[in-house]
Amino acid sequence: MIKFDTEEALLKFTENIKGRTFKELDKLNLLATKKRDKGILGKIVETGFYRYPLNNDIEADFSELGIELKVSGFERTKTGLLSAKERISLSMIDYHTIIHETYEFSKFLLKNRKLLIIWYEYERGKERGDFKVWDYQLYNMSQDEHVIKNDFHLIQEKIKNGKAHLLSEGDTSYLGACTKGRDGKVRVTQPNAEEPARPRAFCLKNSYMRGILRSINEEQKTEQTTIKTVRDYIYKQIETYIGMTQLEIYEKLTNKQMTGRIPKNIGKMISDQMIGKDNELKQKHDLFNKTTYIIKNVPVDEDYNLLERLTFRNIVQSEFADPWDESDWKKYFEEVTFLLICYEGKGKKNGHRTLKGMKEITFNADDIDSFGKTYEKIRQAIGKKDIALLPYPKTFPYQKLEIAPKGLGGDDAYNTFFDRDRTKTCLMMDKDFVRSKMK
DNA sequence: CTCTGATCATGT
DNA sequence: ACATGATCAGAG
Repeated sequence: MIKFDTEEALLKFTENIKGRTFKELDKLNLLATKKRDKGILGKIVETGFYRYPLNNDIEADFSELGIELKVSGFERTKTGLLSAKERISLSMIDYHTIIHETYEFSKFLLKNRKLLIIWYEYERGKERGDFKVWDYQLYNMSQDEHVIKNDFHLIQEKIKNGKAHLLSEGDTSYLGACTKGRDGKVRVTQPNAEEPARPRAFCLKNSYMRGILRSINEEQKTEQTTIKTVRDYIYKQIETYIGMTQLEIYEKLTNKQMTGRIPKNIGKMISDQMIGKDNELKQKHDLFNKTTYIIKNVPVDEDYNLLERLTFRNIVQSEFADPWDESDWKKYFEEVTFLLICYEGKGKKNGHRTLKGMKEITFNADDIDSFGKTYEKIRQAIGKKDIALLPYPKTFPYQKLEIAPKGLGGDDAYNTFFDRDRTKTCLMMDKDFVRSKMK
């Protein structure tokens, strides 16, 4: 077993792992003996490369240096970008003890302040032993401390309030509370409520990991700002306009009068200026770098009930080649947070609704499953070349996502569905469902 | 009313 | 020239 006296020594040694496959590293032949072990790649690196004995100790892997080893996969997207394969799981959350811990001394931080992340490339269809390590990275949690600390406290508060069973990964920005256990049926007790809760562990969320991965060659910089959540950030941008109509805001922002017909996307024109365009958000604030945020503008009534469905971009048939579990749409919905800029004005014309506030929504496993049904119906329709099989509204119980037309005047959208790989249709999301997701 | 197929100004 | 983000408007 190798001891490292300094970080530099550890990193220098780790440099040699680049380019190695797990087969080459697997000195104890774990690939053959522990076929079903999900953590096997990590164990191979620990035992085969660093020559540590197998351990499940609470102490950090490189305890002298306070560094925990994590072996994590990435994929290359079609456009060549890197994307983290999974979230990184940290320590289990003990519902009974966490309520007495402070962040600074919590078990969570004790073990996870610094992570040595070994990045290997995951390739579908390839044997695990053939996956290759491409790079490594010493990640220091303090680089995003203010956000992570805030996330920690959000999770802790929920448990204190007897709501451990209501925890969800969507509650937080970077640090999540992800479910654990062999299947979805396992339950444990919680301190301040009778309700049993699913066991959970802290994790660094997938979208955050992607941000970490892409920053691999960038200098670490520490945030100075006091803004802790995207919610805070957006709210600061829109605050001064609350109560004004869309037209008033547009005119104030652009110093131009809106003449002629009011564009249907006036809300987006405003939010592009007030907050930034979706693909500019990354540059506006580091928070946007590590999670996918999409801003949507929606009309609501006085109780925030949506007046319209959420619409998405035009779909193309080739997007539906992969089964749901491997699809880009699934990844998108798992990862994305929608920021809904709400304009109140039931019965009012477009342009004359007033800015009311902002809501955030994310999707849980049930939602994702339901979206999958919609997705698979589109695949069936494509496979059988039968538009009758498309997921029109209300084609199955509790449907949350539906297909809808989206074209120019005169398009007979559904009937041109198979014409070429460009459809005049899109997905729309049920408004009552969206309302139920707002916090 | 609400639902759902149809439509449009703008951005790229 | 067409997709996007969103609303419109007729049907029921």
